[in-house]
Amino acid sequence: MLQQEAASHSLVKVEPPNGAMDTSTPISQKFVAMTTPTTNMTVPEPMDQDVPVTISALQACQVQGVQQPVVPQTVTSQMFAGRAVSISSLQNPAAVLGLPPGNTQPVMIQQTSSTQPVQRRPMAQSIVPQGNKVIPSPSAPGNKPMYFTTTSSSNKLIAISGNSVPRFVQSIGNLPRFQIVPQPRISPQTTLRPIAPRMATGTSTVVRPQVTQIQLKPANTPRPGKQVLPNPSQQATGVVQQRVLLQTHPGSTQLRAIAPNLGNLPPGATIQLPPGTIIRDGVVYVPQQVQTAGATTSGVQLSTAVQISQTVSSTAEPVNGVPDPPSPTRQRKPCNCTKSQCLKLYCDCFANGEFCSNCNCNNCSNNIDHEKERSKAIRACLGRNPHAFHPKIGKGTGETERRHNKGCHCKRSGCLKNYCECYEAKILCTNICKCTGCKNFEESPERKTLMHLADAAEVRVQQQNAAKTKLESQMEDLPSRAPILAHAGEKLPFSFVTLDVVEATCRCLLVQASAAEKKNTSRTDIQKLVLEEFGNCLLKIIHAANN
DNA sequence: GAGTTTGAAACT
DNA sequence: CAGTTTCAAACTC
Repeated sequence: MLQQEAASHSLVKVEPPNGAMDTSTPISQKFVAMTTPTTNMTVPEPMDQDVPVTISALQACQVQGVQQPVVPQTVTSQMFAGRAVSISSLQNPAAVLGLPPGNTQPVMIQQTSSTQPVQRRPMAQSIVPQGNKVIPSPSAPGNKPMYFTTTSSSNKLIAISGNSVPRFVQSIGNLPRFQIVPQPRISPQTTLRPIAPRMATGTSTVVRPQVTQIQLKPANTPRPGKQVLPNPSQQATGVVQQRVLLQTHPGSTQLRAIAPNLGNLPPGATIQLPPGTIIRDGVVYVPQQVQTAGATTSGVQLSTAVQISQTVSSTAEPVNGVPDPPSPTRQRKPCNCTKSQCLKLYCDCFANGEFCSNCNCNNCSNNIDHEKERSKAIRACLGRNPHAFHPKIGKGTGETERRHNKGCHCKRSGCLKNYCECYEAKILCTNICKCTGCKNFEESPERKTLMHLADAAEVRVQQQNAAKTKLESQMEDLPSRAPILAHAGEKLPFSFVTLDVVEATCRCLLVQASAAEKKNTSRTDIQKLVLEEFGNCLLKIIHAANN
């Protein structure tokens, strides 16, 4: 599994935000950058110990406008290109790695903490196929292509000469800045084989846990969105679906899609994942680009999931790898969980198979930083209820298009408040429901009244919005308008009551008042005179306007 | 915004 | 499976 990560991604080590590093990874494993392929690749069988290092504490991060699926990580400092580079956040690791501008491939970051000197030594040839081609950036000395890899034993970056001939081992500190290019040796097949939860020995192991989450677009993904879409209206709003859950059964070869509705995958199915896919702790991350290309499977349409996602997110697909700005139609409802750590089905995000994002929750573990707990929680939920992540609203039989799969159990709400899951989903209660005093049936007068009220309210809102839009439009047009004639052909006031006219009118009124004051005219008479003068002014203005 | 009500989920 | 508790959302004031 980790080989896949190493083989398919640029890697640099990162310290998780909470500081909980995976201690299984040697700290001197400094590095680093591995191939981000442009072609599919085959996940190799486990090889000898000189395969790419075990990478831990991997965190997806953002590269030049690529949507970041997790919170920004904090990297302490790392030795790079012979100097210490302090990075407070990884907003732009591409700059550090020398990735070409506009790169949209995912980059994984690993923390580097060791500065121990590196000895040059010959490298075993067997490592080469696992190596990753690196060429120095134009500014770097020696523009020869280089291959590099790391080993689990030495924990050092190993650089190889350009023609793949192993040559020496080099510390990252001695490497020039480099850019990452595809590893041409990697063949275009990645397979998922369902296996028992515990790592099988000597086999290709891709899906280790029982539950595997396919996240469809971390590479240049938009924000996480709805995963389970129980009704078409939600799809119509452009809600984004990103992940599906796949389940493997111990001792079985069945790989089953749990959510959303992918149906059962045939036993023994192998799933071809697209290039750029990584798998970590049972989570499979598929880059966004793949969706447009349409991943295929050997015998199984994992691409179904991809296509589903694409269909759903079609209104909000990022362009050129740049994430879209937040869209109101795509924003899911943030949760407010306080006690569940967002790892129970109380949490809507978790229940929908989503990571929490922009939520108001406390002590949240529903994120990539707590993937182990999260996976455990998912398994626990599935243990209690194998259908826990199935959509609650399914397709009904006959004339009922949709219905609640489990039915509600309301007692006090009459199933006419949003407490009721049926009512909330805008569907009628069915005979599956065990509700008391249900009023959510076709002929219910209470329901009809409520519907009418709701319709009326909706119409009012629409009318208000339309009026508001129209007014705003008129206001925008107002300053730029030339004198406009009304229907009858006369000029409209704003075309002739100019600032000059107003000033002149005021001056006339002041003169009139001042003259009256000098004559010791009473206050009341002054007001009359001013009003008369104002009338005269208006007549003059009207007269002028009509000429 | 605080407090109450509600029903699903979790637990026993 | 039934009863109870926990939880977060919906709702009310």
